[in-house]
Amino acid sequence: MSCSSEYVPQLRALGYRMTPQRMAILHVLRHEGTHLSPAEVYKKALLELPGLTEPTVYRTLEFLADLGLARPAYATNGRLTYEIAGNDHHHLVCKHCGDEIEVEHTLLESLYRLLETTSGYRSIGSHVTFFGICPKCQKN
Amino acid sequence: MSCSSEYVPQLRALGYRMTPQRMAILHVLRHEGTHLSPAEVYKKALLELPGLTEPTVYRTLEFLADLGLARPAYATNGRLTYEIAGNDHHHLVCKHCGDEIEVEHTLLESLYRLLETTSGYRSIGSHVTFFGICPKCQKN
DNA sequence: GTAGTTATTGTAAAAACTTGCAATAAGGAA
DNA sequence: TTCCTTATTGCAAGTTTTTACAATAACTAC
Repeated sequence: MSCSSEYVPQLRALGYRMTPQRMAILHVLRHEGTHLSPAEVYKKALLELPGLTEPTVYRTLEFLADLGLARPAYATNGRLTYEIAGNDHHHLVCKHCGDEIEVEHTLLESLYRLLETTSGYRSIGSHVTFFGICPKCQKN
Repeated sequence: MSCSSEYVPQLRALGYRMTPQRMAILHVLRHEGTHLSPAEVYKKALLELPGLTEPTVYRTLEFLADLGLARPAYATNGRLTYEIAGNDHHHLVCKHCGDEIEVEHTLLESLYRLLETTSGYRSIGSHVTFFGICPKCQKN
């Protein structure tokens, strides 16, 4: 239960509070690792914290994403999913079968630099999902 | 009204049909140019074609996107929007004020090549939205 | 500890989006 | 033209996501 308390100082420093709801949701994200839909997070977190509601899950996931603790990503069906922020990577999803692989962030870094210098924008770097056809589907 | 009939052959060739609904929606997309939410498309297309329904708008937008005639893009609020497919470009959206600029596709091409060779995936290239902080917001 | 401030939650309802299925109508063939 | 096939639509209901606001509880200061 207290395994996510390491986030407390980070929240406090920004004027936010740690709550059982945030603990439970962070715990689910950390435990699962992969992309989770809000509904999946809700279902799993509800087991740890009966009484938790869906609006709280949606708000908390967005909150965690704003803080950079969770990373949002769009699934093949266009729906938003989340995963715990860890090693910085992106995704490449197969348009046919939905299989996905991770894309190292370093591959994108020079592109971001280029965009920054040509556009004047700063802090470019949010999570990006690419779509393509995976090797398996290329044979079918 | 017939200004979108140029799409007819392309639909036919794939076994699809041109309908007044698709005409109206294509017309709205072409006339507006910028990103439109499904609700906005519905409101505008309804004026051209009374009786049009929302499910049809959602289905048609997805259909046009699948065919490459419309390009989906995620707005700052995470909601899906569409624009008519024309010159191939991407978007860079300011996380603060929502302002956006276009990013030439050519900037991404070498990245796509790299992804293809390292991942084995093919046909990488769907539309990507980047987020950053625009020059104006950097001063505030 | 107790009290005060206010971030956060739950509730209830609305808005946005999706789905199944029967009815319609687009396009091909006679 | 008329008939036939089936892609596409509208309807109705469902699911997902968001919002407003009053109640709660996390943290601070005393």
